[in-house]
Amino acid sequence: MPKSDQPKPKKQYHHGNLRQALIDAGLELIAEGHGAQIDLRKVARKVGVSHTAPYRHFADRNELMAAIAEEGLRNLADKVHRKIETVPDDFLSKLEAFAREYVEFAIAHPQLMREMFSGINTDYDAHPTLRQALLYLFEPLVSTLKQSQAADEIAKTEYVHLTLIIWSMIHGFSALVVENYVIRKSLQGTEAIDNMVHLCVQTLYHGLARKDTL
Amino acid sequence: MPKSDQPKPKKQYHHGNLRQALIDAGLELIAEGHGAQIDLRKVARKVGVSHTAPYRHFADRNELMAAIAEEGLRNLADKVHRKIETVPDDFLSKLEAFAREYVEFAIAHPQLMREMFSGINTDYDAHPTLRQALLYLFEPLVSTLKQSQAADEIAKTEYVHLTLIIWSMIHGFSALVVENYVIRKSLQGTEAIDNMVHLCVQTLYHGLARKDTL
DNA sequence: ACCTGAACACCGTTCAAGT
DNA sequence: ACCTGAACACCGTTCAAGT
Repeated sequence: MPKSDQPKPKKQYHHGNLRQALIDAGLELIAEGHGAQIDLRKVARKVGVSHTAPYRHFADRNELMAAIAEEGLRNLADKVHRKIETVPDDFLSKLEAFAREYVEFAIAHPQLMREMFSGINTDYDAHPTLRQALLYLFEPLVSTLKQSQAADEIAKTEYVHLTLIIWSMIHGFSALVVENYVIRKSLQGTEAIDNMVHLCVQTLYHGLARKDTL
Repeated sequence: MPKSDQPKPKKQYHHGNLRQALIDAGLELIAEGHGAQIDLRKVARKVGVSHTAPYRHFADRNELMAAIAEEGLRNLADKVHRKIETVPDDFLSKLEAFAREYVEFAIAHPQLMREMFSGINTDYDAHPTLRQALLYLFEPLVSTLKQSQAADEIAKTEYVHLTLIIWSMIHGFSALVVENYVIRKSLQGTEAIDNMVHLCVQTLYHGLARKDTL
């Protein structure tokens, strides 16, 4: 980071929108894997402001983390949306696409994934846009679920419950790969991972495929 | 923890086995929910030693956390073992028992669960007993899996993979209930949770029930 | 051998003060 | 209105020294 080599005479940060700059810097720090934990002072340093400046834009560290998590969630959702539009319009294809994109994102951004779903401290009620980002992520899955139910392809169980079942499986697999050393090591290589994702999807598909209710 | 051949039963902490005392204190602090994050100095304070004393027994904070996680894992495994022995000897009953105990433990000890499976920093190779505790947890499930495979009840897929599929679903559901505000709030009450666990188990059961391979 | 106390380099957060 | 700098109460970790 050469400080004297500024591409443009970018105006002093003292003016630009520091809020977004802090979020971006946080995402970059997480991506660089620089340390497991992100801290306010490091983010501020990266942006080039004093370590107290963030307090003008975020009530505390948690608020900044929530904003970063939301941005991450949106990135994942965009990725899912982009992919799911390109696959054939049947439940299995959509489900598999959702699963693959989710797992791929988790593996590519383990630390971010952690932050996104370590929401013990995050009150979604206080962050309506965060909740909205979550709905946006599941929108394509919910849509294919309803379609398949109408076609008598899968169980008539409440779609919210079905979504949670699917999310549990995919999220659980992602979490174990990312968090658990044993699993992470035993599944070295994308081919082993792809195979497991396929097995999870097959289990979900056959487990949910019925004309009655679960 | 009965020590049959311990010469001196109880002395001041300055002599007793500080290692175990620190682990116990850590578990208590986590249980009390006193703050999300556990810290070394607080644990030492609770035991009544200086904040540098732990360094005689653990290389660093991570080592203490790993020891606490291991104890937690063993508690969960014991709970699972006790329960699973009391249910009928068929795959579905065993699977449901495993799932219920796992989820129940997660909800009862969210913070501990987090610590147990936030192993990004934990090198299982350096902690053989931790790995062993994990195998112990899955032993009853693996055993019923193999039995059911022999009886042509479920898919002939490698049992390690089947275990991971099941673990993913149950762990994922637990994680979402514990970590995600939206899910946590939407599943208030044990009856809603029980219902979801049942749906997850049904999906797994029907998804895995086949005579060939997945 | 096990433990303590001072010391160091960090954090998150607050507050008075600058521009 | 937005930002800075000093200040405070904390951590994790190291090290010389005590018992």
